[in-house]
Amino acid sequence: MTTERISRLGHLFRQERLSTEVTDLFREIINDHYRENARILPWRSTFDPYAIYVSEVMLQQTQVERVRVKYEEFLARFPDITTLAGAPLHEVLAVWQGLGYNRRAVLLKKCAETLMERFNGTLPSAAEALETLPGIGHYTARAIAAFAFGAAAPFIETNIRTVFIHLFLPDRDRVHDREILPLVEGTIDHTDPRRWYYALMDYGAHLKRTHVNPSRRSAHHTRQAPFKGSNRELRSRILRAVMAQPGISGAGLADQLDTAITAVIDNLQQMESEGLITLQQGLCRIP
DNA sequence: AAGCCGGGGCG
DNA sequence: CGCCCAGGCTT
Repeated sequence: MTTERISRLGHLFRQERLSTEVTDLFREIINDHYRENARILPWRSTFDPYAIYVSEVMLQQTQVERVRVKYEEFLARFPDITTLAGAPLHEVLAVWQGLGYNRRAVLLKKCAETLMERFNGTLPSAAEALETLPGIGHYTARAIAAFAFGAAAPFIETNIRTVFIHLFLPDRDRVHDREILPLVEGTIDHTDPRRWYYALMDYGAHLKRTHVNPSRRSAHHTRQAPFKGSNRELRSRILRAVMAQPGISGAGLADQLDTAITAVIDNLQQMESEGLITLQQGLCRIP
């Protein structure tokens, strides 16, 4: 029974830390769950580093179910690095609309350009090299290395964090990632790192559905300010308005979109402080 | 370490 | 309405 194995794992870990027995039992629990509940996802059935890279960027702070559709649409329009690097930014942003965190789209294209200029139009396989690229941080670099190139370097994201906090640190609060990372590293199933990380993440996603989100007990857990009335809502609307303009394809404005939007917001708020307009619920209304 | 970078779906 | 999401970047 799984619940019995889980309580035994917690008990053993308190006594022996990552003993061979603990590690084996842990892998058994994760792999057994995956055997029955593996999620079938489009980016899991390819080894194309570019496609996997695109999926990883889309999945940053964005739920799997919302990425499914965009992933297909994006790859159909920008099937490879060369196409993406050569595409106008406004077209990339147009396809991105609805995913959020639009900066990801800007960095995605910038990264493609960098790959053309400095990496012969291909993604490097080493995490250390991937991490130097725009929009690719510690997690994404190692995820790409694992999923596209079979590397086993340890990494943490919200699902993995959830698994280790729930199974190994059930009665702890404010758990720091530096405490989790050695546990990730010490329990990696080296027979197939790609499959192992899929299994780990699927188990974490499962825990989030069946328990009060265990990652709330992470030291890094923060809740986001409300979207309504925020600068993010303003930015979103301004971007959509700018995108709707016929002449927006000009490279000059497109490349400085973020700067332009920030300047607009700053001006709006300045105007509000001068009493020229009122900003209400994130909307600009002329009195 | 803390804040900011969207948007949608779900309880 | 509050919550969260395969994080990254800046300060």
